[in-house]
Amino acid sequence: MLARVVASVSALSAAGSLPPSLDTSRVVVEPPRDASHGDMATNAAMVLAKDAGKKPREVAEAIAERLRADDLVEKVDVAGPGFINITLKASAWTAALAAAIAAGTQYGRSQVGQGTKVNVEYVSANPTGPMHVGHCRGAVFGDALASLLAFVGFDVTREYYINDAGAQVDVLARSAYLRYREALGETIEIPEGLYPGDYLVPVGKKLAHDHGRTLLAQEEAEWLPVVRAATITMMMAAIRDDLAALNIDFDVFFSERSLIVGKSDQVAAAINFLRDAGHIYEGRLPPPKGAPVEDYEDREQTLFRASEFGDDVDRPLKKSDGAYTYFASDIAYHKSKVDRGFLKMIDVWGADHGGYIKRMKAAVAAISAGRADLDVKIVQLVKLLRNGEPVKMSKRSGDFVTLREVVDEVGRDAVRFMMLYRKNDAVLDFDLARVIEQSRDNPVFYVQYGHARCASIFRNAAAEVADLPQGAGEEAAVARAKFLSSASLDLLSDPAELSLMRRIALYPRAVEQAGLAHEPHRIAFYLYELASEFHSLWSLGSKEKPYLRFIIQNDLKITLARLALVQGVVTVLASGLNLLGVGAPEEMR
RNA sequence: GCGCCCGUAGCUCAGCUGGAUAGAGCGUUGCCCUCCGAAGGCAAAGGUCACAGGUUCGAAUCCUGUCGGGCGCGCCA
Repeated sequence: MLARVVASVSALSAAGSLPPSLDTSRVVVEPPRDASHGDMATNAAMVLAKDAGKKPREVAEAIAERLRADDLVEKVDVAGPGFINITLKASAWTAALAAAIAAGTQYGRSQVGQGTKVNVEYVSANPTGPMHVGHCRGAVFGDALASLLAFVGFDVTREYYINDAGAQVDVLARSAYLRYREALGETIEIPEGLYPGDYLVPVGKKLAHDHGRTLLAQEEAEWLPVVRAATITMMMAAIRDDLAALNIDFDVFFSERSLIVGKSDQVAAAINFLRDAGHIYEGRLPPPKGAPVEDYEDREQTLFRASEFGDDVDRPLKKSDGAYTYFASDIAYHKSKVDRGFLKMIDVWGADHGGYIKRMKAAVAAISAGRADLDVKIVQLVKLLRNGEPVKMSKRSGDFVTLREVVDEVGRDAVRFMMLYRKNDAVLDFDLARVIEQSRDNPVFYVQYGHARCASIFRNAAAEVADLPQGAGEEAAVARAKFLSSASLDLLSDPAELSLMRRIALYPRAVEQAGLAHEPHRIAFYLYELASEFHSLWSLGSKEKPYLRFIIQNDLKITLARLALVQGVVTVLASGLNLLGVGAPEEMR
């Protein structure tokens, strides 16, 4: 529709009614909030009036006149300060429904991404233990965002950064070594500062099985790399298992250690690269403000000029012992992304990393000479509740609610949907009792029920339409879509039906905007609204207006048309749920 | 002290990147079950969009300041 409005403007320019080459980039055509303002509204006249040197309403009338000639347009009104309200013919909506049914699982797919490579990095939990609930939100968010971006035409790589190089993995290795000695019969005591969790017991056993007693005789310098590598491998396997419970997988697991071992030190290379570009210097920083730092020592250090790229201060790259800072390897890591051809990167981080955004963006700008774009999505805290009461975590150190426990209790679908039913930067209350309730208060249930109810309608229709293809799965859906493609959609004329068709027609737009804004929650809300409208029509037929039932005995034509509408609903519900990674059930149990 | 995020109905939150009379759910109140799924539906009440300025045809949305809440604040990861 936007194209048509712009075309009208161009036509008017050509005809001399408007000045040539107006800037139409700010022209927006969108469905108005208030349905009484028609199906589409555009601000074109108000945006263009100034440049055109005319009154908005004058411009509006001229454009409106053009639009009235369009064959999809029922009527055009000019309202308020110069809005152009466009009411489309019912045929526009039935055409949209037919297109949705025909497209099936492809409905809503877009090419706005133009195949641009984008790297989505999420989870990246340290491989020092199993996943806990805190990781859950970022995992689901990143996964859904990646799916969404792929669906709108980006070339997406899902990536997990394994922090396997810092001091914490050495601590992990020492902890595992104790469990190894335990497995060989020693009585052990876990000192303060090591990981006490039971999850390392099987790791110790595995080490004992693989190495026998040979590691006992070795010096730490000798056994540590061996134990560390084995433990990290096992921890990552456990993490992948946990993620699999949420249906989350990655294209790339990128090891931090791989940056500094092997053929070349890529961290040094990245620093040299920045030094050559003039972004590195040796200098001093002012002491940190706020909470005093115990062993603060004013010293000369290697600094990155982050402040020249929008950060507050310059950032150190080397610790006092000469080792790289975490930030330094992060620079090298992001340089690797740029070198691998990603000019669009999205990092999903927890709320406690908020203070890190500016420096990382600064680094990416410096590393890519401004060519690459990094968007950091912060996922806020999840407050775990049960019936409104906070879930108590055990006070014993090292104990936490694991991701697996939550998924086992309420199911993958509930976890995924609820994690996405909120903006990523808002704190989320997750109530274990409420998310499995079967009621309207629970959006997961409500949306899935919508899908199940569609399936139920198809099953019930068998009595009236004997040859309607039955069954679940894509094959059945395609067969049904084909069967229903000849339905007389013009019989769908009730306001409730038109409204539902309109909602279906808006799906591609919702998907595209959610993708470009990096906001998967919009899909969740869209689905809730679609389900709500569908349930509403269903009960309308059930009660006040029996003639609106989907299945009308002895009237095949209207039944087929209604079934086609249901097919449109089920197509979009299935597509949207699939984007979110949530199941679309055939029936509720 | 500085930086980032947040402040919308009694509660939990949307608000389509600046549009028209700010929307849902819960809760409250009132209706609707002989009958295809009441695990539901319909309707009403409920708002100085924290506050004060500014930008413009037009602001919950953008800018500045104030107040309130959360997170972070050399070498931890």
